[in-house]
Amino acid sequence: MGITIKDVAKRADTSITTVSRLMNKSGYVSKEAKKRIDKAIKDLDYKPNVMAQGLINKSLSMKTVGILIPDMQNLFYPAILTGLEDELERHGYSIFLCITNRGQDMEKKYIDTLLGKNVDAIIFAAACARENSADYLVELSEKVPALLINDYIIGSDICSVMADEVGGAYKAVTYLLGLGHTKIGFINGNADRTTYRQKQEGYEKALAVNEIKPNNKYLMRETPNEQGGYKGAKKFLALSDPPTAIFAASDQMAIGVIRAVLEVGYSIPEDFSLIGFSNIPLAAEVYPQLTTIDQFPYKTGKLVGEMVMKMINKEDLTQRRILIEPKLLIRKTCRELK
Amino acid sequence: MGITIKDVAKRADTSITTVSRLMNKSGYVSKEAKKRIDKAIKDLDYKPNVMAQGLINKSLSMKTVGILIPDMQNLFYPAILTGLEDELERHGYSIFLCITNRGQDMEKKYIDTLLGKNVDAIIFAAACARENSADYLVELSEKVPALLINDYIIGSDICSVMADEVGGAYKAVTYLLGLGHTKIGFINGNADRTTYRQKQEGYEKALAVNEIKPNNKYLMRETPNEQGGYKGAKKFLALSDPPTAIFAASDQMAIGVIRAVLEVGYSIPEDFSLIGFSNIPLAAEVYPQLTTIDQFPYKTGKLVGEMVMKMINKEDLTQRRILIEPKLLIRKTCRELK
DNA sequence: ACTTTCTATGGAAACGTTATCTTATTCTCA
DNA sequence: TGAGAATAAGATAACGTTTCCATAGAAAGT
Repeated sequence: MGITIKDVAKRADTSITTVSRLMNKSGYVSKEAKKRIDKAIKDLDYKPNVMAQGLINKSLSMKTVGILIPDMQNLFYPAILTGLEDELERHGYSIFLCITNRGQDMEKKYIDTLLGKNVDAIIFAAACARENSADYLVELSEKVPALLINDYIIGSDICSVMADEVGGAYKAVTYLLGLGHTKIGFINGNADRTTYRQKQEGYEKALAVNEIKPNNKYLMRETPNEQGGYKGAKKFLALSDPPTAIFAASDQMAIGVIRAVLEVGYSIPEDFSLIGFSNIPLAAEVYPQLTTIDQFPYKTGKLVGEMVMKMINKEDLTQRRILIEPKLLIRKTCRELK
Repeated sequence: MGITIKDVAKRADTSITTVSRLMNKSGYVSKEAKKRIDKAIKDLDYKPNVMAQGLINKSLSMKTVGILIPDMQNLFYPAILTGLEDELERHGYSIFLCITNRGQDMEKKYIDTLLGKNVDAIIFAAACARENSADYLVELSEKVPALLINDYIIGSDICSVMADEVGGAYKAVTYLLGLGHTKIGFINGNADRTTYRQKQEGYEKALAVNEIKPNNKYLMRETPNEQGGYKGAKKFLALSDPPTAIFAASDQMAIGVIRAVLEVGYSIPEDFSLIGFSNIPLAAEVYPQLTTIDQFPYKTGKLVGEMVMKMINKEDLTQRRILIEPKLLIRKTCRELK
């Protein structure tokens, strides 16, 4: 069936050792032998068996990294993936895609699968590293290069690339405040994820700096997708004293907010100001074009790729945690409060 | 470092052979031995080495399939990927993700990489199989199971899962026609891709049945994303006699249309009816909720997964081409023309 | 009671590669 | 003109599995 190194050796009238030596450029091979072997390889279209290579030399790279992503419906991840793939492809590395949204145990199962397939590194996208798996992750990171996106584990030095979400949320709310809004509704995600806890922190900090007391009725916790945004906005709209501006914890939530608001006949930004978070590619394309906090998802993916390559090649990391400074991106969903 | 079957055998006080037998449920193993081995496996957290397994089972299976996707910004693909991953994961298979949008040669390069990594099958998402690579694909499909999503190669029997796009487009336009629209603008993608050629065919067929001559000024060719939709709609809007309804070749184009129309102060569906194509998850979440042709992207991915598993396991395929019947999904962007 | 068949087990060969040893020839330079 | 490098190449032992073969006691059929 398959052409083996044995066939090549026989055809080139030499030993498998010599062929192997040539393939790996280890040790001496004469010019004549090289010529014969090269020809045989070409003639037979010989491709070394990766399994056998991986078996003998456990350190031999499959040139593959695995990435765990909670949910492809969250458009932050396709954007990350694009950046990551761009970078890894340059180095000849491939990506194993794992979607973990089907519960806790899935995560461990995927990690086992990846480990069994000898990946060179494992990347965890935000929300994959839950509280209860922190210890496991630390342990894992000793076996194989591991990297977190938009998350970190307290008290460990696991590598990560993350946006300064506290700062980002702070910028968003401060911008709204600067436009004269004081009743700022915040539709956040579940507090057990680092990203949402941090946004909360930034939100509260910005209010505190402006001496505004956070009001519980202006805080909603919803699933971090369009439906969550829609639901949260509906609740705000039902309030006797609704907020004049809404900060959504993700662009997709903001898109849900847009629908909720426009459906009942209000306008954005005339009646409500709205700001999202992340700057997924879609944010610039919906109506009205979404003012948001640019978290540079593509760049994040790219940086993750660079970092993971350094880890694989055991190069020195100048920093084990890269913090991306998010930027306010003003489009068309906010306006000054009269 | 790694726990091997040898360690398990030693700890369970039995032979390698017996452990292997238990793992593969081949041959006899006594209740007592099973108990001891199970415990040892658990205690040691033993994971069989895929390399060694792959080496001996000359199938060389890495339990991996590669998928080539032109562009992660096209939200049809994340949806497909979700369905595909759901199905493959059940069988313990992983996905190599390749994004090919960086030009022609990329495709071949990726295929070589995948082949070198011993994938069990290769899946091509629409638009990866260009005219000029048809021969190459046919040749490839003899070496490794290959499957096309939403595309096919004329005169070959390469497996594929595709929506009946002619029928889908026909339904869309017929629906618009039924609402009384006769001036139907069509924003299509590039004709060198099968999907767009077929939509064109359905569009023309529906017009023909209703004895309407296709009018070139109502046909735009744009890039198949929001910006393309936006541009196309702008051009329609600039016409002295603009269409009353717009059929966008993808939901994302339709989202661009929404922005173009709403930005200049018109309403949907009051001033323009709009229908999209695919029913990406987002379609139900934008304002106004998009009437579209449901192409069942998740189900497509799932079916692709099932089919590819059958191909890998060399099971009989009841059909080499699965045709998905798209369905009109009425939401809120179309209304009757007065 | 004596062959079959079933149950249960372990030894050893094989898979395709690389690494370690060993051997043999040819240079190099005191 | 030797002694030690440098060059060249092969035999063989790993790597961790599965599969084939051999063995043997127990159950079952005659």
